[in-house]
Amino acid sequence: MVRSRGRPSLGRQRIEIRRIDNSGRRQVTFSKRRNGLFKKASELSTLCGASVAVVAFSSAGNVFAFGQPTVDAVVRRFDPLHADGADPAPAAVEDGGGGGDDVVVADPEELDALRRAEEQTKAQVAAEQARMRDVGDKVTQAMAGRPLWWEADVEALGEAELPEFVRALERLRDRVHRHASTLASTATPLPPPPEQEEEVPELDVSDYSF
Amino acid sequence: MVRSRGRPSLGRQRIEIRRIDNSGRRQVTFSKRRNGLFKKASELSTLCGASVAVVAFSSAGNVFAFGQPTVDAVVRRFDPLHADGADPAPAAVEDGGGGGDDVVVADPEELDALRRAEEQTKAQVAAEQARMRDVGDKVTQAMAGRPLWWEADVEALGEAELPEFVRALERLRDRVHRHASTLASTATPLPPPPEQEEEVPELDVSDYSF
DNA sequence: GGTTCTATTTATAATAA
DNA sequence: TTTATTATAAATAGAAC
Repeated sequence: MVRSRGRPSLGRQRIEIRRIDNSGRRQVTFSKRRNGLFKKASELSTLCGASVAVVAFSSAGNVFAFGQPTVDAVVRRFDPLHADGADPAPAAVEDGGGGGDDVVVADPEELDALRRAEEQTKAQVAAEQARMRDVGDKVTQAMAGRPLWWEADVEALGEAELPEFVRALERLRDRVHRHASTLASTATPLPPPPEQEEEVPELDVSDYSF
Repeated sequence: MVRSRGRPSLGRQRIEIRRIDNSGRRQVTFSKRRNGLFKKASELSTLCGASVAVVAFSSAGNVFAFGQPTVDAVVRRFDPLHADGADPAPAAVEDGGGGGDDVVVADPEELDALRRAEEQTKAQVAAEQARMRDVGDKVTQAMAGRPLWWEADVEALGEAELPEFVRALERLRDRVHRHASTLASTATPLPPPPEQEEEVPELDVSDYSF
């Protein structure tokens, strides 16, 4: 009925991961992706026998949640994560993706047990650090041999460090360009046979402008 | 080698959504899907300006979490009473279907102090171990006295590594953006008026588009 | 515990109800 | 605010490091 004759739809279009301005589209997307997220969580739980909890507040303020076995059970198990303030954890670290996650919950009851557990963990850390210190320059050596040593833990950076980090990246970007130029002018055979136009750069300096 | 010449891979195969028996495959799947889940949560948050928290315990007992702005903030908002530690009225919610409303199911028999203490202690240990793993070399590296760990030695990279390095940088750039967003949205101390739709970040993400 | 590489299976952006 | 339709963009099962 009146499909004009062209394709009935352009199909899924690629979108940038940034706040959707259009209120209507944003709402529809939230509804769809929320269901998708819950489905994924459910599958992860079933497939891997994991306990998973997901809680989401829409910008409108509505709550939606999924939990296996229940949101509360999972949250409760996670909550005691951080002890008091007597001895603050080394640093709030990241694990997921873009979001941060650090908690500060006090519970006078189990302070002793927690403190003991923490002591144990800290001792472990200290020992590890001491060991690394002893290794000395070997550390640098090992780092250089690491496959992806440049995968920085961005989330560990705070607001104060981010700007500096960005500037460092810019310098890095420039050096990459220069180095790419050098390699390009030197000319060398190409090992991997490209098949698609998707990625697989061929050492063209223009390919390194990110 | 022995690629015979046929397809290098059968590609993704359809699987049933039920516990994966093979321990190895289950672990790999957990790792992959956990990352996928966090990514989805991050995107939902960014695209729709939603607050999302995801907590997952692997069958091995390791914890993994993602939160926007933080797991704790979302959880607290989800279950305010729990934060006070005053009255237990936990909610096992499961919405996302029809109504588009919120549900609350109470569980009267769940405040066993002793048992909770044990749970907490175990979770504490598990969480610390997970954290240790995540921070990994980053910590020891920092302790080894390396202020500018991100100053990569580009010249050390060869033609074969450069493309990979560039892709890594692109991923890094994206993470920086997401982190900047996180910091921006986290800039607010505490939201007194829990009703709004527009945000007013003090940290402009556009400052980090290099 | 994680990552890389393909070939497929899924999730969805656009639209219209 | 959730759902049905398409045509594509993404996620990921398997296998191997």
